[in-house]
Amino acid sequence: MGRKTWLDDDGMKKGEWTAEEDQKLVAHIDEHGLCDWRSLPERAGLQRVGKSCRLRWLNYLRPGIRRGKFTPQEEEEIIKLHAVLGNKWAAIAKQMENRTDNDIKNHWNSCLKKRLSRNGIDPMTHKPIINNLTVTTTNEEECGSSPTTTSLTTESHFSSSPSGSVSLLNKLATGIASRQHDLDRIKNILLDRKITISDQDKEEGLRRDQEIGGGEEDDFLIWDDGEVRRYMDIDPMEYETTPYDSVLYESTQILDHLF
DNA sequence: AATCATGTCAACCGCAGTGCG
DNA sequence: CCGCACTGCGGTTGACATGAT
Repeated sequence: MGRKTWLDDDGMKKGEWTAEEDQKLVAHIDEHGLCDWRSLPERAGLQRVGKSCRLRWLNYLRPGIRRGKFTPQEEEEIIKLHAVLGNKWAAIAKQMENRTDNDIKNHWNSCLKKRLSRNGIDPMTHKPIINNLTVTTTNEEECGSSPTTTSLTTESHFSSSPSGSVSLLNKLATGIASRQHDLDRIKNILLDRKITISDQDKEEGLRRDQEIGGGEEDDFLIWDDGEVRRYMDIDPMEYETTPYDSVLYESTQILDHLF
């Protein structure tokens, strides 16, 4: 795997490393140790930039690196560490047994993040997504501490085919995030409590009210598709493909400024 | 068997932090 | 204090592998 090799404007080789290049790099570091990545390529007889050499060494050639499949124990550890450290891959890697930050990052992005989502866990906050959708806004510094939360009542957005309030929120969020609608218009929508509730949402709301013992402070904000389209002229194809979390995140940021 | 979608992972890019003259 | 060089980090890309249709 990897990228094909090519030469950049300065005549430096880029892309996949050959076995010969690996051998040259290892031999040079064995002999001279690690010092000054910038001048290393020339001294080692490599037509590479120092940055590329460093990356190759740290992520692949360095002794003791553990490669291949992650064990369930390792995965569990990554999840735990990520809950505390956030996307600080280098910090997470330091706590792991000879895994590189790149490896951990790749595994998280390609596998663990999706797995958590499937299991109803928000991969960013590590909090369970329950019926009451918790829209969480966090920044890196706050990771691991209590995040700022804004609650919008809806069903879990992880359902395979969002419907009712979920798709509605999706549409609204998309409209806001894409700046298609001026803020006054959006504000009007949010302040208008004229609600059209689907049967599914009625049941959901009823069930929630029973669970939490009444919902006076927890009014449902639900519109149906027609209601939203009238306000926002949203193309359904567009919102269907929008990554929900990022849209929602940005939407809540904007809403924070609004109210 | 062919095509398309999704997953994997090595490597690149851009930026922030740090040290030094 | 400022600017430059260097390092390290996190996000992203791109090519191949694998699975689904």
